[in-house]
Amino acid sequence: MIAKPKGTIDIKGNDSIIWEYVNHVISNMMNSYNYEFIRTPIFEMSELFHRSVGESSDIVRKETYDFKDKGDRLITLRPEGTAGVVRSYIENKEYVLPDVKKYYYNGTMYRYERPQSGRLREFTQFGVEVLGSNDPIVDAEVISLQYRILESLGIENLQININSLGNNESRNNYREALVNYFKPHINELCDDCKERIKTNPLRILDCKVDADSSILKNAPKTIDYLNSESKKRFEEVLKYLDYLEIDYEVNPNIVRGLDYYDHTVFEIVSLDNDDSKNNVLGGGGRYNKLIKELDGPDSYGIGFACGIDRIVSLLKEMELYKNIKREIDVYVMYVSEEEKLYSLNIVQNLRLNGVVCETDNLNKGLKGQFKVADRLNAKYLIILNNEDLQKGLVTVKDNATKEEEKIDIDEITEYIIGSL
RNA sequence: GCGGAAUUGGUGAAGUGGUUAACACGCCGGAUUGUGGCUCCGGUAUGCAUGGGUUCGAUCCCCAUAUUUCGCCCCA
Repeated sequence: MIAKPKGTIDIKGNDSIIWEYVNHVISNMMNSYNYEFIRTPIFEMSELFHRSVGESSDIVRKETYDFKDKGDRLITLRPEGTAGVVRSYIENKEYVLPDVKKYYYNGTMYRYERPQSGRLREFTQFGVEVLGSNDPIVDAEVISLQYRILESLGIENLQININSLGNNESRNNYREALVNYFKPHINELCDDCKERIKTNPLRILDCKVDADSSILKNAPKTIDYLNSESKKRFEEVLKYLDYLEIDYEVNPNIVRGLDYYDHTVFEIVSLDNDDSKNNVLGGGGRYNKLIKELDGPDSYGIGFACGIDRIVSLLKEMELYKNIKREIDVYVMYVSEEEKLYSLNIVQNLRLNGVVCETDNLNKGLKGQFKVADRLNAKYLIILNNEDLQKGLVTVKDNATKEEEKIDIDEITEYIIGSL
């Protein structure tokens, strides 16, 4: 037997109902906010991710699915959504138009990781990228959109953790200050932090081991290293969020792992989730440098991404979603060949009128068909028998009350629609 | 990349170094001649993740591998 590859899942049964619902909510909300669906390739040239996500990030260092195709091209399965969207924006020269481009995506991502709770090798993210504007109103819209989608799925106690890294200069100054600050104390920090000071010093700030140490608590804060313009910009973002009535907390330790971020960075967490490690449902930030770095014009971008797998597993724990079941409206039962022909017609008619309908596909006896109908959670049963059919009648049974009624065969679709 | 735990039918699982691997649910068939769900009867793993080893004998002990799961790193 061939099993599925490590770190992958089959989404089926009741789970797939929740997935379909989540996708439905996402696309509706995206539509209201006027975001255009974009579908970029699942694989891209490897160089794209090396240049965008950054060599220092673990995503590129050890987590990408890389391979050479038959034409000797270095290909990588996408580990995140932003790079592909930005690539497309540049490649298609969307920036020549004076408009802001607002994209949303929803698709599978691939990271070669050790699977564990809330973490898969193939997982699904949805997210947005807004390209071509640096106005803080866009930051606020992106953050609030993420918040409102999760909220409308019924997730409660959401909180945005937000921070600003400032522009390139602020970010570099801060990075330098951090390194200078930590260097004399490095032996007091954990082994991972000793490594981080070389690769990504900002990450020391959210180290779990040293979280309570006074060294970390007294570390320089990003906010203090913002130049006045960056600071003003950040304050505007916060002001707009206030007007949108979005709960946020300014958290100077939010740094995000991807190299391309500047200015606004944020994460969204569900405070209800017991599993504090996986309570980060999504995150994002502004990436004004990235477009130029990928050979585009000097432009602006901001986006967020959310993990649908994590959202669905959170939803599954909620009362609201616990009793979700796949069910059908009508099950049509027959035994003889002649009845079968009638069934064919009745079923098709119901289906074309939007009634979720099933009939016997296994040539079972009547008893077996009752069992199948129950397993499918059918609301109504239509039972065909030759005697009634000759009089133009069919039996309809309400499977909840067990009441039966004989209905004219020409009015059956109408009758069912009226009863549902 | 590093560390811990686990792996027995469709499902939940019990179990033992020695002939037929409990029990329950589910499923299939029958009692019930074309209106079921209750009840009763019968059937449902030629095999205990895979490959080696120890042993007269291994599902059970040992090793390796795979997968699952929980952590670290990192991230959604």
